[in-house]
Amino acid sequence: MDDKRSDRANGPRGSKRPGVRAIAKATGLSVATVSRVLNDATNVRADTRARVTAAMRDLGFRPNPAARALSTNRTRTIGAVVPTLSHSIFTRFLDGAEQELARHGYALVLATAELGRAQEFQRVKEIMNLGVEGLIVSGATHDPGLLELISSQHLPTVCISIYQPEFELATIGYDNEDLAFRAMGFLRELGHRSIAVIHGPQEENDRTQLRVKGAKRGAKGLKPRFFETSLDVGGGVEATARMLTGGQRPTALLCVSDVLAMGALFELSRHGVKVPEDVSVMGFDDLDWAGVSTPPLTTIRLPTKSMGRRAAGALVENLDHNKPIPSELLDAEIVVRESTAPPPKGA
Amino acid sequence: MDDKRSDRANGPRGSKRPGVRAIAKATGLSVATVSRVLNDATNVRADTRARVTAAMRDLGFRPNPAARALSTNRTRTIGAVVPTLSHSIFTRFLDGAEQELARHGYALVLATAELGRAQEFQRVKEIMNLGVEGLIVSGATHDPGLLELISSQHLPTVCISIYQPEFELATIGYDNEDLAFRAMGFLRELGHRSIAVIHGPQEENDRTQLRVKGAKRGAKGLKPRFFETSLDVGGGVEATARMLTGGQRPTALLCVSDVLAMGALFELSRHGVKVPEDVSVMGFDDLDWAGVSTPPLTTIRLPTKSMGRRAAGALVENLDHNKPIPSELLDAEIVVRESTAPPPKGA
DNA sequence: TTCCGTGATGTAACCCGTTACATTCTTATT
DNA sequence: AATAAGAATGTAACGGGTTACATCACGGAA
Repeated sequence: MDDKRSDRANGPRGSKRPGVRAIAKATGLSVATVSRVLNDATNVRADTRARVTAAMRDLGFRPNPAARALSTNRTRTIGAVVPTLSHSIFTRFLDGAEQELARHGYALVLATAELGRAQEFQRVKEIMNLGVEGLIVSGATHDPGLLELISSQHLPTVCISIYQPEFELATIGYDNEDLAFRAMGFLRELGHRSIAVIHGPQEENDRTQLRVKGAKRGAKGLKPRFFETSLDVGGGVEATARMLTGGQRPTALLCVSDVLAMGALFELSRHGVKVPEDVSVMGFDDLDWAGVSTPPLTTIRLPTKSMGRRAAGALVENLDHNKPIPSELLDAEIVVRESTAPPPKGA
Repeated sequence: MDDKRSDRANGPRGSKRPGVRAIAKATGLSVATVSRVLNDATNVRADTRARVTAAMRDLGFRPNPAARALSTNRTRTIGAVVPTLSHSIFTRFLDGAEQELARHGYALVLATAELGRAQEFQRVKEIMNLGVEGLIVSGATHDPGLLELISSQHLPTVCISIYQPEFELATIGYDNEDLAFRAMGFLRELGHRSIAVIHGPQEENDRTQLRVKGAKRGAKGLKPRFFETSLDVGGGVEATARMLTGGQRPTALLCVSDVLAMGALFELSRHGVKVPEDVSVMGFDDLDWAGVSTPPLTTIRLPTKSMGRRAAGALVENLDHNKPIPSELLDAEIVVRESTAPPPKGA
């Protein structure tokens, strides 16, 4: 690691950046007073305060965040580790989290771990070494070392996208299994008896696992066919193609993620299969386009953005007011649109 | 601001977290040696190093990042401010940036500014107060105060999504205007004479402005109709609906962003308008679904993810090796797929 | 006029990892 | 065996904002 201290931090003419002591000297006051102004303490005379702020402006003073962090032991940063930024389900969540954190003067440090839990562990270590005061991770399956590290460091943490009150960390999310169960029930009640389920990779992804499990349970007597594929639009296309060529065509397609449903819509349209006349399609997530696709997609609305807000809010409450972090079950609902209908008469 | 120093940072029994001095005492060595081990300097005897690492493990030592940052004057964090996280164009970029930063041991501090340049300015100030060593912002239209602040603080910065070598800050992006120009040329060469352009809000968005400008120029003699709408799938739907009802139907539709094109595809399909037989559709971005939609979308492939990598890489080079940050023009290309064809004979 | 109380301000220690410089220990050379 | 050269280790200052505690100024009460 090279270490040529550049002059990055220095002002013109090589003069050091002004610190509280420089301001103190310039105003003839003491560093304590300067610091008090900086933290807008009340016990500073108005004119003194004015003198100080003027000097700060003139000298271009910016408080050194590292020094502050060192003495207050606070960094006002929260870390989030998500599997990837290429699924809007995570970015929508991050959007909410970031907004909430910003509202309370915290910043979000972001890391991605596309390679599974080992990398996740690694990335968490990295951002902990950066001094985050709280952590947001997704799901509940993690490297054991990670859980140990979190608890040994007493790092306030919330797991999102999942609700599991008995878990050792707080979880804020929805009941993936139950939702898939209900989705299946919805299709059954419409009259469907032959149903296909398309889902992403189950390995290392507890959300997918739970959804598949819920769909299985929700099938009751029926024997749905399951298609595993990659979790992107292309995967939806591919799985749908497989479904169309193999065996008898189901009358309903439950895509356990909207991106897969989008692929399904495209592929079905490509083959001239009418939705919902020939086959019903149901998604999961309610991404922003789901209401305007052709046909509009019946799906499950997940409160992703507000999940981000809640997770962030819970951490802030913990850090600022020592409140415990509660697990929270967010409710999601089936949004019925036009992509689902009773099965065709012939079927 | 409340300040009850919680025991968050303390270990069991209220004992303070061990620092280098604790390790030094435990091993009978000096803090310098401990520090050397911490920064894996070479001049430490193997057995000494082992003794130190053992003690660090036993005592659960974690170096305090703030203290390190204070003495090295390095935080190893880079800030990024994007307008929103709900457009994959930005998240794809962030994905690339984050990966590259992680590769070099930097972390990404993320802020969003959905409310335009004033908020952007605010958010930049916030993350600067957190000690970021570099900054990534999008586009080149910013609050004047922001530019001043950046230059007065000598903060290495790159503007992305745009290429403007004469700009005071480094820009890494593509030539939005030229690309739109070329897209228009592509449609003209296919034989289209009646073209509609759908675009997002121009206000405060230089990328959109440039694309519209390029499309205008590229139209040559033709008089394309322009439809402004919100920058999301619903906007594409809405604008397409407007286009279909108003006046004579164009033979080609240039959507200056793929999300708009997606809305267009949906809406056209809803009205039974065949793509490309009745009307050609062209997008801009090449989002992940563009290759598998029905029909697959002709679009302009923007190297968004590698743009993120380049921007991050340039900052790292600057910080680690004092290299200047060059502006960089990334090349994008038209990806011809099935959504475009010559206009129907009758037209 | 003297004394107390309150609010404003000052002094100096502290947070903790880093590093310039000093010192001590090895090992090689003659 | 003596000494130089180099490697390993130690000492102490430093970075910059915060804060416990000390001090001081001023107004009111006795």
